[in-house]
Amino acid sequence: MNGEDQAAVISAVLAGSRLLVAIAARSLGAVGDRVTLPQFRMLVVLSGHGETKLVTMAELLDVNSSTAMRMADRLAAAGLVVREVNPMNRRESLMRLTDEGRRIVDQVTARRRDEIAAIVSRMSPAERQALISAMAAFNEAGGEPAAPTPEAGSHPLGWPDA
Amino acid sequence: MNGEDQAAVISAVLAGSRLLVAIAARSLGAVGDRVTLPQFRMLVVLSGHGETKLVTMAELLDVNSSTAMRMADRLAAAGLVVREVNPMNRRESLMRLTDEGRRIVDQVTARRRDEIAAIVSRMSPAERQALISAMAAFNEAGGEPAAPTPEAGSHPLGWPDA
DNA sequence: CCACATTCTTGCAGTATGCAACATTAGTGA
DNA sequence: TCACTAATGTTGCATACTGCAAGAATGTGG
Repeated sequence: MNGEDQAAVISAVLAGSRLLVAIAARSLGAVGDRVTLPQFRMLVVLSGHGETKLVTMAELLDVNSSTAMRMADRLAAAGLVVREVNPMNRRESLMRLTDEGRRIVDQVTARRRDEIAAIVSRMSPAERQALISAMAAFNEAGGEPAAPTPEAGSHPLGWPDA
Repeated sequence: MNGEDQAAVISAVLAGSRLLVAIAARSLGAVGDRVTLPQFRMLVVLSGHGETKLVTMAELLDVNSSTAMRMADRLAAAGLVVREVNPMNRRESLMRLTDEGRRIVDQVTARRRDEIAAIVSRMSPAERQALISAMAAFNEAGGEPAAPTPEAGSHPLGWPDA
């Protein structure tokens, strides 16, 4: 492999990484007063996963169950999620988004897509086409699924791109 | 603009964003026992910025000065940074990396570059070349500088890509 | 019924975060 | 020189995130 190509591509990817992370951080700013980043991640999981029990949520977020527990408590107190015992298994308590919680997820997701759209709209059609191919190849090489319709919450880890 | 292209490129970029964030998170795992993510961000800033006073650090990290204050305290207690009053201005106290602190930054940076390198090495030379161009165009359109040598800590916000 | 696993919950400790108040130091103008 | 203002660091207070460990409630298999 060409060493200069290697260095150039790593630099380019690192720079892109910084840009994307900054976008993700900004996109949360709109609701930053109402939810924290960890809380938003939980909302995203619920958005894509439907009713979820605590242990599953903790695994999806990669946090301790006690952490997920208290986050759920706070979101419930804020009226963004509701929790109720599973009638099928009284050990479990399922949580799901309220309308208000879903509104927040939609709001942030729309904002991030808008930001990305604004950037790619400043690229030429040829550049856009090249970006699709290049990112697809990169994602493929990175082991991520092609993600046919990567809507919010579809990621197994529940990362809201932040 | 072609609407399908638009949707495709946004999807591709979102997927790439998730992959890059996951890489950044993994790259910190190696030292996760010694420093937290916020602490690592502070180390990265010091790595690229040299001696830094508290208020400047708080601005670079986009946190309150009291938050930066206590983080600096903990890093100093851990032996990763040192703090001393600025002889030129006794109001200010400058902090800088110790050798141990710099070692941690280098370790994480190397790990992340290795992970990216591993991915791009699975791409064909043509794909690599296309990725360089496409990411450069994306970064350009996103307003980020071309970053001739984007080493750790060069980012003004001090984001360690996470 | 008993032993075991699963699930949720709570206690404890440490870290991150912001706001507000305060002390110290520097600069500035009368 | 003296007062006023600004910059800087520091601390108190409150809240949120985090993991570990222990316990309670529930289900499962024998």
